[in-house]
Amino acid sequence: MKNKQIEKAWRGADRCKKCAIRHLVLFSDLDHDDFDRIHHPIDDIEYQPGSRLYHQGDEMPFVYTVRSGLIKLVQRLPNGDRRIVRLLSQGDLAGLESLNGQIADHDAITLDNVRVCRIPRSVINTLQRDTPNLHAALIRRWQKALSGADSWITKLSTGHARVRVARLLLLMDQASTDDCFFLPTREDMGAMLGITTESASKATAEFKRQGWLKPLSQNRAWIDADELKKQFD
Amino acid sequence: MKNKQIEKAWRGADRCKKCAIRHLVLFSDLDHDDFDRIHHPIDDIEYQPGSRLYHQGDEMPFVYTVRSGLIKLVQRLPNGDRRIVRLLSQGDLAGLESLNGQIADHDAITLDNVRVCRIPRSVINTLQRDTPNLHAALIRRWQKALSGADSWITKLSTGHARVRVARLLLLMDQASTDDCFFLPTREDMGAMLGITTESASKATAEFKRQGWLKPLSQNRAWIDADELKKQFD
DNA sequence: AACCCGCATTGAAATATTTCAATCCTGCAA
DNA sequence: TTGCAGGATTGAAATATTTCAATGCGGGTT
Repeated sequence: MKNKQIEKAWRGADRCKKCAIRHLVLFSDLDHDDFDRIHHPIDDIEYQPGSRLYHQGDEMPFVYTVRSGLIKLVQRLPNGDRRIVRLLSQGDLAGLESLNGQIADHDAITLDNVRVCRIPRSVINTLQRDTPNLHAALIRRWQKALSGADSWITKLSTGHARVRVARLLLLMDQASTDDCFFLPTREDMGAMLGITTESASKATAEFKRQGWLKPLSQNRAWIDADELKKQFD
Repeated sequence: MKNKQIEKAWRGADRCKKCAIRHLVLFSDLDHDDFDRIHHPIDDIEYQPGSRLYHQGDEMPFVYTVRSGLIKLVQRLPNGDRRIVRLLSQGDLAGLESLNGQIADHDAITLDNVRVCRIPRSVINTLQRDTPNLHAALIRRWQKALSGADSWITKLSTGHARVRVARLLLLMDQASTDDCFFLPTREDMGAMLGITTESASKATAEFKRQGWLKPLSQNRAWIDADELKKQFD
């Protein structure tokens, strides 16, 4: 099993002060002084594709902020069906439920190379007492996660298979800063859209034939967003 | 249009101190003194079935806590498709997004008779500065809304139409304190489950024929939960 | 270069859902 | 009581999706 963390280099809150994407991550609004209150280790960890940050049902001692890469949150039904309920990318929080002392609602699994900050729950709780700004940041994250969940339902669980795939591609294209984006496996597409792997494949293949989707190297791809929108919006 | 508020009787925070379901609503953890800081009117409002608390796209000066009844949150796609993304019941918060100054993400429409407390945004923001307990309460609500959204996806947007209807009935049965529960219209069922009105009707009708679902007076119904679970879990 | 492996693609038959139109109920109003 | 209106139900044909099995393809290995 090579799906494990490969790096655990930087420790401590000093790094946070200098973090290049601090404005995107949880501590954006903290004062410089606030960082000095952090005494527990905040680790910067890198995961290989397919790694698992935590399992559904686990106790959660950590919260994770995504620095780069994509993470899928997978939920299992008692009957064994799996469904991807959200994707997390730069700036998103994984393991929000830990802050209420709850067990994990999902499996959190990396799609590509992922770098996260792993923050002990105690750090958040301690800071929370003293820094109202952290509250605000937290609530923004929560709100973002929630509206993400809502639009997942309306956009990705509604309409014909072809439409859902188109919406997913458009969504992933938008989310990417690049002009290309990470193209999930057909199996993951199916789990996101509530359709079978084969249906996802058929739609994807048709888009390729039409020239609306062009796979690039590795798992990345480009889409003709305008054309896809025209066809399926 | 008789779908409008019919009562606006109680005003002010004094009522909150004595609220019978205070432990369920937003202000559960406030000190007795905290209430004295509330100077803006908190109104206790009752709505008829089918009333609209706010529209998707509206500015949101208020947050609502549900005292009784059911509210559907409906999201529209650009192409006009509608999807119910969540149901709110006693203790839930509607209009969470207002706390970040955002516009409404949904139409909020009552299903049956609904009573809410309407809280001006300014009240929350003022209290927030001084009372950490309110933060905790808010975050619990957010978390609850979020895990509700996730299980909506996995349970209600996955599997065959009959399975989804069964899960919806089980969910509504569980949520009810009573031994019967509010049975939505087939149209609303469809909008919740991502299927057509007719498909919802066909499944519902079959459950009735099997004796697993018994409609009672009005819009209420009883289910044989064990049997439904055995069949569809 | 030949081979494998894991995913992607494709086709055809079996199912499931949607569509559309007709009919049935039930509660309410006259 | 009768009639009406709005929702619920039903059936049959048209579509769409799933299922299952076969085949293709590309990257990495020997």
